[in-house]
Formats: sequence, structure tokens, C-alpha cells
Amino acid sequence: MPELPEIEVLVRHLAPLLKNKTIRAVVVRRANVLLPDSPAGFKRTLIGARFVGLARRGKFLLFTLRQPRTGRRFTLVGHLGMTGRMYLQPADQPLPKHAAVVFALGKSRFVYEDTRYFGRLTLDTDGVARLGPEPLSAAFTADYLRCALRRSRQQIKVKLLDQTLVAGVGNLYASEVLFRAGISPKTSACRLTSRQVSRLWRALRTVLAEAIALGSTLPLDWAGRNEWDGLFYFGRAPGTPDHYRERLRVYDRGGEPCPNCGARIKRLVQASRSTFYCPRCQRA
DNA sequence: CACCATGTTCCTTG
DNA sequence: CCAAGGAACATGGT
Repeated sequence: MPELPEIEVLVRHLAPLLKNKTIRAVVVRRANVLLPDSPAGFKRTLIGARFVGLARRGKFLLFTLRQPRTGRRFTLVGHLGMTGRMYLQPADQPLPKHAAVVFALGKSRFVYEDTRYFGRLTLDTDGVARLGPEPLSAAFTADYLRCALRRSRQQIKVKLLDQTLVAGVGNLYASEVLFRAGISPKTSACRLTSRQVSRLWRALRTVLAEAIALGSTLPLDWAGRNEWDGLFYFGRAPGTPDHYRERLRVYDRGGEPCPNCGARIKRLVQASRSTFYCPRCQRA
């Protein structure tokens, strides 16, 4: 569920559910996801602490907690990697196969599950400090983008994945944004015209904002029947409506007709990752 | 068996 | 210093 819109919707969903809950116990089933924290130190800090707030920065979840023993507030940083999920479930339900870290909250528990274990749940905030501006904030201006892109010869699709340029764009929305802006993914960042950068800036904001708005309209009953909610997974459970894919115009649609002009959507590999684009709407 | 996968970091090579 | 390419992390789907 990994890019900015999905994290934003998840944060809005979890914030009221976690607020004021106290961590009674911590179970670490995959110590690697805590790195560089150690399980012992992690537990010492978190047991007894209470959730007071939750925010998003890029693809990171920022949990604010308060430890009543010391009165200290601190931040717990979450990242879902490629396959991470976070949800509450009743404490008497069986733990999922790939539960990496579990917080006992009394009648319920907070689960961080991750099939590939690429994500993190850690007290280390270094990753957050390295992020560029939030694309939906006032600080992210077309002028900022122009200045930043002028200095780079990288292909624009690859550049959009650079979290120090702008925080939260991943492989899926990078293709979607360039399609919306009508820009070829192969264009060198510094060769984009001023007008193209403006279109790119606008597309970043509209595509991400639309994805958040669409995601917010669906219920996220993680512990219940909608555990396989199609919104957040590109691959979905059999028999589940594919809401997620329906709103993607080019991603994973190689060979299908472009929704604008009908030309065949092409797939290409950049930085060992797939890019999808319309060769007619997005000319080099 | 082959290849693909929403992310990030590190290393090598040019 | 930069850009590109590959590997690593680890598991599952097709």
C-alpha cells in the first residue's frame, strides 16, 4: 500500500482508532524491521507509552507517543516498504502469518504485517530528515521544482522517485503523473521546458490529491471482511472488485489502448523498474 | 523453472 | 561530483 495517497488514507483511518490507547505489550517477530533499533531498546521505550498523535511525511507514518513514566514525548516512525500493512484487530484473533510487530492494546491489538519485510517500525528518524518537500504543501512550488530539475540530467521518471526531490511519489504514481502531464518519461530533467515543469507540478498535485480523495471514500475495515480491500493492493483477492486498478490510467496497462488517444500503452524499464506511458500523448 | 512485484540502500563502473 | 546498472533485503503470484 506504499505510496503517498495510500499512506495518507491509512493515517486518517488509524489516527482516531489509536488515539489514547496504551501499549501494554510489544511482540517483535522480525527484529530486522526495527533496524537500527534493538528489540530490547524498542520494547523498553514503547511499553507503557500512549498514542497521542499520527501524521504522514512522504511515505512515512509518524506516530507521536507519550511515556507517562517519564512524561517524555517521542516519535515512532513507520514505513510500509512494498507489502506492509497496519491495522487493528481484536486481541483474540489469530495473528497473520507475516505479522512483524504487534502492540497489545487491551481488547484490541495493533498489527504491523509485511510479507516481504522491506518496511520499518523504528525510533530512528534519519530517513524522514532526508525527505524533500511535501508535494501537497505550500512549500512545494512550481519554482522550487524548476530550480531542482534544472540541476539534474536524470530521466524525469527516475528523478520523480528521488525522495529528496519531492516526498511520497513511487513507481506507480510516477507513471500516472507523467501521463497526466503529457511528458515522456525519458526526458532528461534539465531539458524540460518551463511550461512542461508547470504541467508536471500541477499533475503531481492533482493526481495525488485525487487518489487521496478516491481512497477516502472507501471503508477500511481492516480487521473485518474488507481485509482484502482492493483499493490498497494492486493485486487483489479473487472475486474482489478491482477499485484500485480502475483509477490507474497507464500503470500496468501495457498493450491496452490509451484512454486519451487509443494508441497502445508501452512498457519500458528505467532504473530496473517498469514505466508505462503513451507514446503518442507523451512524445520525447 | 522463468519472470514479475507499490521501496530503499549500497556498491561498482563509466 | 553525477548517472546508470546491478544486487541486496524476502516472499509470493502468475
